[in-house]
Amino acid sequence: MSKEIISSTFPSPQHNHSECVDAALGEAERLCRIRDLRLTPLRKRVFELIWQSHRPVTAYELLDRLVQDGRRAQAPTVYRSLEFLTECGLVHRVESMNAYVGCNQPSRGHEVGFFICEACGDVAELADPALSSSVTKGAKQLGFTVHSRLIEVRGTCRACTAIKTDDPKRML
Amino acid sequence: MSKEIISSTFPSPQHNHSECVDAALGEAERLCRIRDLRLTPLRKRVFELIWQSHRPVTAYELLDRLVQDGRRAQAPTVYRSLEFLTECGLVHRVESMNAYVGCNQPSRGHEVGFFICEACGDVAELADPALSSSVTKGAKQLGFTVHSRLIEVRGTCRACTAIKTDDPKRML
DNA sequence: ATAGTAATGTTATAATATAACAATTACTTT
DNA sequence: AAAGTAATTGTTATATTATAACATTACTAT
Repeated sequence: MSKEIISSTFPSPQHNHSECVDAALGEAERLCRIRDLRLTPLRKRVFELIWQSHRPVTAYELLDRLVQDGRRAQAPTVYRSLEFLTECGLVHRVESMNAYVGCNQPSRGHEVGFFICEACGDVAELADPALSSSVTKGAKQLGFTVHSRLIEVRGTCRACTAIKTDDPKRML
Repeated sequence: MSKEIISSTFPSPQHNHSECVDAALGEAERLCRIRDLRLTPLRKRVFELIWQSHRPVTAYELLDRLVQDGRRAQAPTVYRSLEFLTECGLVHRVESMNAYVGCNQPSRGHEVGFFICEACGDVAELADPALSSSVTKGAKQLGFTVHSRLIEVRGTCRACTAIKTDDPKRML
């Protein structure tokens, strides 16, 4: 079995987002069951809130929403949930934004890169072995042993490019 | 002329660091002269402080040192100098550390990746066209237009690997 | 039921970063 | 040299992001 490029692609503007949420939640519950991790109501709620969009969300935005829920949450509540979720691989931290986004393929390895659309804010995740191996090659030149990689690419996604170029076929 | 891999490599533990500082300062002054940018005493001092090592330094560490110098500096002083220096390309921000490190090749483009040694904290910069093009290829799959790339790799540099493996030839 | 562990609540504070406006310095034009 | 302008720096205040420390609650296994 050859190595595979796994990409979350950008969601189309018309996609049915509740399907994303359902899939993510189902997968999270399955993973936590298998690994004997505790997806408590709080953690689950934070996870749902993160999945309300494909845009990274900050800890304090999450906190606001928890408070709107009626919880008496404080910053540590959120950060602890985020720590749990990122350690499980259910959520990724986007370093260049101090923000968090749901992971699309939590059961796979996490040699991923993020593609962040500066127009709509959505993020796509790409696990491309070629990319990883380029990093490894660079490391080899330096005699450097790689522990982890962080790749965050900024630009414009297909849909937003289409809008900017006034493609008459596209409606948003 | 073919594209070239430009790497700062990790400094050897024995290297004469004042040569690094002198080279960086000379280059900075040259660049600012050419581009008609103002490397004021404050900016120059911040630049020197950043170059006191190959480890990224935080804004508040710089602030402390400015105060030790006898200046009555405040946070905005530092952040403004950092903004100037990063915009010129004389300094890079390491996103995963909220810290700043001197650029080794400020007159070149900045499609660089950082290799951060978790043992000694030193950072090497690598401008590898293969790495950039992997990112571009990934982007193409997504229909994504790249504006900028952020690559930060964590691991262990050659010297620190040697120490850990108890290479008897190495002394630090 | 109870001891032990994990999770969450709570308070306080640390660390990182910027906004807004004042004062100073440097650069131009005369 | 003086006046006018723009750039830089000073200063105060505050926003944003994150964690430490300890109390309480909930779950787990005997």
